[in-house]
Order: sequence, then structure tokens, then C-alpha cells
Amino acid sequence: MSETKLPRPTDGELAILRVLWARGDSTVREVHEALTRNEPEGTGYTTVLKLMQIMTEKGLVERDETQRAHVYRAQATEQRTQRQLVTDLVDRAFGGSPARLAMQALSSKKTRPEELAELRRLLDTLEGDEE
Amino acid sequence: MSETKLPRPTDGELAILRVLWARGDSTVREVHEALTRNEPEGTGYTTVLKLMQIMTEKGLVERDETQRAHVYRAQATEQRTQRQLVTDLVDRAFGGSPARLAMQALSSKKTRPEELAELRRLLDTLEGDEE
DNA sequence: AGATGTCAACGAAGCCCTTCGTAGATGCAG
DNA sequence: CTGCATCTACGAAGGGCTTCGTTGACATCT
Repeated sequence: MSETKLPRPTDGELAILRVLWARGDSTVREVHEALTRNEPEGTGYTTVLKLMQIMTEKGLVERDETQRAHVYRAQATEQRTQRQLVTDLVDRAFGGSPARLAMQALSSKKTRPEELAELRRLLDTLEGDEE
Repeated sequence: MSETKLPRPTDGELAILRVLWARGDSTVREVHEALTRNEPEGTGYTTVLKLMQIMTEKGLVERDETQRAHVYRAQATEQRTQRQLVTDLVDRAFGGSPARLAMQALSSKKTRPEELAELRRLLDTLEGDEE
């Protein structure tokens, strides 16, 4: 029904989505400013606008046109998008094994102790459920 | 330091790399047959050939031309490529936190108990090193 | 040698992503 | 009202990915 599968966002689209998740609903100008704040010499205003128009066609974002400056919101939550990206990658590069991806992730980059502890709690839950 | 950074493989390229990792060095025909075995109505022979030629230019694979049927090998190991893809995704979609990616991965898909145990051992190691 | 089959190479077409220039609409200050 | 700023819309250009048809080289079989 209404939950048609959204396409995998491109790198540029993902950058915009991250702004929308962080700031909440935003105009093109706000997104553009957020993007160029971290990355001067980044993308021009009309580039961001065009991307967001295309994202609207794809259903990645929704647009409120009641104001002159249209207000955009991410259609999918950050969690949902992360889940999609992860399962995609698991299938494409990890032979369908989420654990191997998880181990690769933890081995690649230093992780804060609190996060390790949190992960351990999740592990406890999963092993409890196992059968 | 001949380790120039390889570009991120596209979906099609990754499919070919997976064949090379699984089978070892292969000719175009062998890769094509492996791909169409799982996915009839997949890609044509010349398409695979073209892709592998481009991958050679990019440095993703190396080519041995001493035989009439050239033999290709993956330039980077599966592990190295997985690591690259994971750190990429962590930066692009998880705010740089590998643990959050790991948790998302484990929550998304059912994981076998042995793998959970293995992951737990890795966690022990990491927490041991912590300070 | 001639016919047949396999192979790499090349180029073109189609599509998508990104970028940006420009035009037209709208709001605002004077 | 006029001029300026802001915003959306549109279209085109450039590059990358994917697909495939065709060509020429090479091998094999008869």
C-alpha cells in the first residue's frame, strides 16, 4: 500500500537527509546553509534545490508548499533508512551475515566504551531470545 | 606505499568481485557463467567483459594477458573491501559511530548463535584493550 | 585452406547523478 | 509603483554506469 519501497539514496541525497533529520523540517536555504557550513566550496544553492526536487519525485522527502519557501521533511526516519542501507550492504558484500558486518565495523574504528557496553546488552537480549 | 586508494566499487562491480573472491582468479567467461547461474536473464557476456575492463583501468582488478582468455584477479582482498565499505557507510549514515551500525545490523536480521558468540569474543577483546 | 567458434576491443546509446545558468514568480523596501 | 532580493522551475551539460552490437584476432576442426 502506501509503504512503497523507497529507492536507496545517493551520497548527495543522504547528505541532505542527514540535515533534515538533524534540524527537522527545513527549507532549501536552511539545508544549503547547513551543508556549506561544514563544507565551504560545497554545492551551490540551485544544486541543492534540484536535488531536493528530485528527491520529492522519488518520495524520499515530502514538500509543504503552503509557504513561499517550501518546507521539506524526510519521508523515512533515520532508523528506517539506516536499516535499509545496512541490510543492503549485508546482502551485497557480506553474504547475508549481519554479524560479519558488525565485526568488521568494530574492528575498523575505535569505539567508545559506553557504546561497547550498549552493544553487549543488545547481544544479551538477542542470545536470550535465540530459542 | 603503493596502496593508492581504490574507488568504491559499484553494485555491478561488487557482484563481479564476489565471484573472483569465491572462485579465485577467473576469466570473463567463468565470471559471466557464475553470475548468470544465480541470475538467469542477467547480464550479457560483453557487458561483463566491459565492466571488467573498466575495473582494470580503475585498479579494482588485475589482468594476466599471457593466455588468450585473460585471467582476472581481485586487487583488494574481500576483507579490505568490506572494511572500506563499512567505514564509508559509518561516515555517511551513522555519524561515525561503528557501534550504531553494528547494532542496526544485528537488529535487522536474524543471526546465528555461533556468530553472536564470536561477536561477543571480539567485544571482550576490545573492552580489554580499552585502557 | 575454409568454416566455425571464442575472445578482446571498441564505440555508441540510454539512463542516472550532479552541477549550474537562466527565467519567471513573489515579496519587500523605498 | 519601481527596483531589489528571494525563491521555484526548467533545461542543458558533463560525467559515470550499464548495456549491447559489431569488428577483428585467434584457435580449432574437417
